[in-house]
Amino acid sequence: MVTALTDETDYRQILREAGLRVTPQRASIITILSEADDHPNVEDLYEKTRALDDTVSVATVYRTMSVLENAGLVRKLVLDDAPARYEMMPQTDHDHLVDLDSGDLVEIPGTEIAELMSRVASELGYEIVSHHTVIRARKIYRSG
Amino acid sequence: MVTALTDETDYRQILREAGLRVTPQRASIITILSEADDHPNVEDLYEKTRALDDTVSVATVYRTMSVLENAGLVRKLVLDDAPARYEMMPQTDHDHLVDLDSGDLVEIPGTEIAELMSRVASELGYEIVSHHTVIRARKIYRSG
DNA sequence: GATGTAAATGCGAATAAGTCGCAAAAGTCA
DNA sequence: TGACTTTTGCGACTTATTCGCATTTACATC
Repeated sequence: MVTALTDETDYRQILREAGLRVTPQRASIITILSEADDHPNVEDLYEKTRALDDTVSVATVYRTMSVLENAGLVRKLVLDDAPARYEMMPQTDHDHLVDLDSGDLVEIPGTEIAELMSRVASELGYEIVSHHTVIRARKIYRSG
Repeated sequence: MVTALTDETDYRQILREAGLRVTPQRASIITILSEADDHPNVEDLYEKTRALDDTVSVATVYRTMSVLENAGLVRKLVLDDAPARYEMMPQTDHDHLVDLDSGDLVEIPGTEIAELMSRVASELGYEIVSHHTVIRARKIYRSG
């Protein structure tokens, strides 16, 4: 059985394998991000992390996100007119939909989108590195 | 036969129908954007427009893009770590692929992606407003 | 456990994209 | 033409993110 990437024990290995050091700041930030069920931005992460470890700075949150993104541990979600949000690299593939009325970021389960992207890219002679899909939509039949 | 949106005669009507004024600055900017075969960002647009009309300011390019986007005349492409780029709202639906080696923005023809997005959104009870898809990829079998 | 060294950190300053306030200019409608 | 409102240019501002640098710290080696 494969241990999930977000497991306490595991991120340390992943960091080391990527040639990165395991620092308390990184540990705190990863803990906070792993426990988040929304998709926090840097400010959110900074504030929540601070509550448990007041040695982290905003700059370190930025640097850590960048470093973890490169290591494949974290996914960055670039939205249109809001600061970037982050999530631990998901076990189950999914994309995102912004609910324009509530501002919520809804996860779209399934691999269909990713599969189409790969197919379409390869038809053009490309090998996909990542794809970034955000659907902006409104709920049908709203009661509000 | 329907006249293309980018036709000289037509953008004026569209502006008026949207309750917007037809100013020389808007005309110049639209001309430049219509003739561009790449996907210029605000800086590009500003410089090229200046060459033909030195009354435009950067602020006006920003405002014009925003106004035209709302009017449905222009599509904004939000990239990951580069300024936004723009294109006239395409006649033929397409999405975009960033060639990570050259930096080129390649158009992906076809409606497949858009169709999948609508389907997926409606399965979640949403009505799509727009979708934003950018594939980041590398050419297979490069000779360079 | 001490130690050398490169990586990581905090801090505040810097950057870059985009927005805003305001007074002047100019479309549009009658 | 005049009245009225939108749009413009300008420069100042905001906001997300990055950077420089001195200090600290992880970690491999002894």
